[in-house]
Amino acid sequence: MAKNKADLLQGTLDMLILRALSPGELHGYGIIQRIRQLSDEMLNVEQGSLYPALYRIEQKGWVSARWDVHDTGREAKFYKLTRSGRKQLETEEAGWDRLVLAIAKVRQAT
Amino acid sequence: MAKNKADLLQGTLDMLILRALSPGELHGYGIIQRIRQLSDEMLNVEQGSLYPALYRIEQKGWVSARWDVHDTGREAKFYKLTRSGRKQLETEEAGWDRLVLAIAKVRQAT
DNA sequence: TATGATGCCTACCGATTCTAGGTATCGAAG
DNA sequence: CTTCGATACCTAGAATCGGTAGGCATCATA
Repeated sequence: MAKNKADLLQGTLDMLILRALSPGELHGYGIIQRIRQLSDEMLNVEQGSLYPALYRIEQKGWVSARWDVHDTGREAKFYKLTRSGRKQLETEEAGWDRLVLAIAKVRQAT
Repeated sequence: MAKNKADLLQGTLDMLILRALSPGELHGYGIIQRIRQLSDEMLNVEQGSLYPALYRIEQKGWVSARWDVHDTGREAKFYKLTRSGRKQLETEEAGWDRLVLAIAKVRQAT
């Protein structure tokens, strides 16, 4: 189960997607590429994880989507952070930081 | 979903249990207390999460269990890390560190 | 023309944590 | 002495979520 490319822990995907969208809009496939690239190939989000997650996230109002044609002339669905999505990102990252800290405490204490 | 006492992310519980047992044996209820205490009350493992997890972990050979009476005169089931459990702990913590690093990279890059 | 990369999607599976219950013992407070 | 909270164990079922494995279409390139 522990491969080179680590499986994500459940609960981190939304945060990563929102973070990937934080500098500007991107289409689905591009989100995968950006996360992989920024993490030095350590994080690999599967398409089968991404698209359902994007759907969930859109339902919650954290991103808005629109179809558009990009540079290459191909159609793609572009996602953009909403205001509430930006807030959600903050919340999730704060929670992540708390968890990382808490686990560090447990480790250093023992 | 994001409360004060953070819900654990899936995949972290085994690691925490193994870590809690790393200094020496403990019974189930004590594991919960130790994790809560060492994390400054940030991590609260539910009984309904712990006991099934302990069962799984024992099946995998990472801990061994025995019933015993402790100081207070009460019976309890004491768990101890096995050699393979200690190795598993290392593996899981290494994976955790990789994930934390990877997510940090994504965050700092954007 | 065939193949791989890009781009979207869905159905189902597996793993794991939580909620919500149940049982029993013990000490302390009323 | 009774009640209540803490200690101590357990299970069943719900819910969540990421992955696997498939499908489809387009485009550039070999």
